[in-house]
Amino acid sequence: MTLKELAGLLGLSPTTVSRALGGYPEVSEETRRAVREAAAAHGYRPNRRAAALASGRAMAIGHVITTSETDELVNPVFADFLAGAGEVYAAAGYDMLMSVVPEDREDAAYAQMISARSVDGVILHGPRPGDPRVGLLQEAGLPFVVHGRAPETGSHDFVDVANTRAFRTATDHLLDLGHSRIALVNGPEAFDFASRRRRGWTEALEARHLAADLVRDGPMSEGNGYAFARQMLRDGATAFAVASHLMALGVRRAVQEAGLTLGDDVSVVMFDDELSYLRNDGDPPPFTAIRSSVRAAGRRCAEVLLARVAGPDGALIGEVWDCDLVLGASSGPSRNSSRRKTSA
Amino acid sequence: MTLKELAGLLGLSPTTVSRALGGYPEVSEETRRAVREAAAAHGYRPNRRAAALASGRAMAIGHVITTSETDELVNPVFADFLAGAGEVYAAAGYDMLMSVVPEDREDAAYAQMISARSVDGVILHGPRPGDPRVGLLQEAGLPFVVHGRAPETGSHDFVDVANTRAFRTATDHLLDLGHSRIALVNGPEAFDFASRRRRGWTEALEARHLAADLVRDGPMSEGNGYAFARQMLRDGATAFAVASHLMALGVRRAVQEAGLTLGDDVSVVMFDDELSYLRNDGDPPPFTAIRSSVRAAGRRCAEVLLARVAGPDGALIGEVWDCDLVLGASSGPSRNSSRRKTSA
DNA sequence: CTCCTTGTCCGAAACGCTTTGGATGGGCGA
DNA sequence: TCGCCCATCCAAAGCGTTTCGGACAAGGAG
Repeated sequence: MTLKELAGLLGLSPTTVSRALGGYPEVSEETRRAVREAAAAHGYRPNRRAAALASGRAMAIGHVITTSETDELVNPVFADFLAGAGEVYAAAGYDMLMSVVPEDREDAAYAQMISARSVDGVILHGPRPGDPRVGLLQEAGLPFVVHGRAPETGSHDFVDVANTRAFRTATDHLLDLGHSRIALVNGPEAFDFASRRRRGWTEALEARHLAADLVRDGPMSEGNGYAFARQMLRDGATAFAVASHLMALGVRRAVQEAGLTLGDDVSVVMFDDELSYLRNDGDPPPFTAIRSSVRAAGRRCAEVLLARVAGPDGALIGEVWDCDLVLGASSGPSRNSSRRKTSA
Repeated sequence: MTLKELAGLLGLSPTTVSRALGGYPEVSEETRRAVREAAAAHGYRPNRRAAALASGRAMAIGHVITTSETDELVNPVFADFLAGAGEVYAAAGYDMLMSVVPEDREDAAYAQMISARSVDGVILHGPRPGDPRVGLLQEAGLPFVVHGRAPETGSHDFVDVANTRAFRTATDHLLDLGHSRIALVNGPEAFDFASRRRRGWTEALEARHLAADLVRDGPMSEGNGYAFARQMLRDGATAFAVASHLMALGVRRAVQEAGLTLGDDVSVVMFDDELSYLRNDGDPPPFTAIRSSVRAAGRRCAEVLLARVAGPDGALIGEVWDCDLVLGASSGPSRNSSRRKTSA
């Protein structure tokens, strides 16, 4: 069933039918109703490919996700991010076009999306310093929003979480509990977000004239959480600021294996991406956490992008989202502090 | 830069240029080379929207993924599955169109994809008994492949893992180690794969005239793994067959909290979806596991679907993939068996 | 030398929609 | 009554490809 056929059935021109369905004003309400009914009755749905070609709008947003053998970090975040963005697209009638490529062909994937004109806009994940993709997109004039931040952010829209402040808060919380040997179990510091987290942790420690020396970073796996914590416990750590839920599970294992009790002998605060499959619920939740919703970030990125697609000349949007500290069972007053404070 | 412009530049007709680029035989090698060079020089890329409209092929495959608040199972599997499928699409020049919708609008999303003709084929996840989506797709004549199995499989292509056999193998392994109180920590049994896993576990136990009574099922979270195992340890379980890595982490925590040693006092075999961010490596790996690659499943589904898109009338493909048992540190000879065997 | 292939290439018609630029007729003010 | 405006509708021209049906010359068979 095509638009032309439907028009024939109704004794109208394709023009009028198209306008009636598209919500344009130059159609009488009566006609519009008749058209809508006929369309529903015959199960007519506009062919998006044709509409895209004629209108110049693809009604689709592109996402490039990379599959890397070594980097265990990206995947889990993507699922929830895409879920959030997808909700927004669906509500606005947009499709989501994904390009899944190995890391080394990422830039080519963006180039392809741009020149094939198969999307109206793009979301760019995890920008690197001096990212070539940004240049590509700006040259092509294709709207885009960056999820995360590169050092030179300023020429484009972006949405990010306040990583520095989050880890400042987490570390301050542990300091307030009386801890002084606070370790940082971090994600790979080549990533912007990880370096910001380290900065927050460092700031908090230095503000109290403590050394920021207990730190390890690497792919955010349970195994790394375990391995890092195990070593750091030997080095005298009594508290941990941890970059992800998965790593926190590893830290907990190390703590338990050492015969210590979480929230009593050792405190842990983790950054919680609130991945839906790794939820950290309960009352109190098992882990004290800095909560950030990747899903909400996905939603917000999509909203900003769609606004940019609708009106490319609006003011630049750069949002940095704060996160809340949610107290859980994994953090408590330092043992050392109560003992030593009296003796010191 | 359009095809027509490029043709003008070369002094050729659009027809010839299109054919030269498309690899059709009725173009001389000399012309073809000239066209290719000019296209590269001017950075020409065909407009996919126009090509799709003219050729009737969208060069895109649709995936519907659901975002459910309660179901914690689907998400993590999707990420890796999509990565696998995406590789295949990219290699074949196909795009991946995703529709992310709440569970209750899933069927509508399929209907939309079908009637908007924006894709050449669809992958259908986790079919339910008497799934309406199957009917929709068959009526519309849109090629599709099912990932997983519904009870009435037989009228369409599908790719699945041998869940029953996997858990039969896992349970047999534990039995061979001398365990007799073997618990099953399962995913929600409303899902086909979970009910098949239970069947495998049951078969193994009944073959040795043991009661298949130690079983709990629910969303595959770490918390559930912990809660289930904690209870089952009290009920006398000395070994566990576990439905996912995440649940296995929970089981391990329960075991450690009970002051027991994994692989010594208690044995665990888990089903490992090999999600890239939850990798289970090491030598020996920490967990004995039945290994199945979701990524490979994604790849295979995509291959089968593309074949079906190319030739809709080929023989039906139904593949059930076997999984290997990979020995790790979490399983070992039963203590009870060595003690009791001599006394019994 | 004619006729039929074969190898290359071209013109023009789709594909199904959007959109521009009228056309038509009724209602209004003067 | 005339002229103008507005509401409503339509015809036709694209959008950038693919593809069907030739056209034309060169070469081989008869």
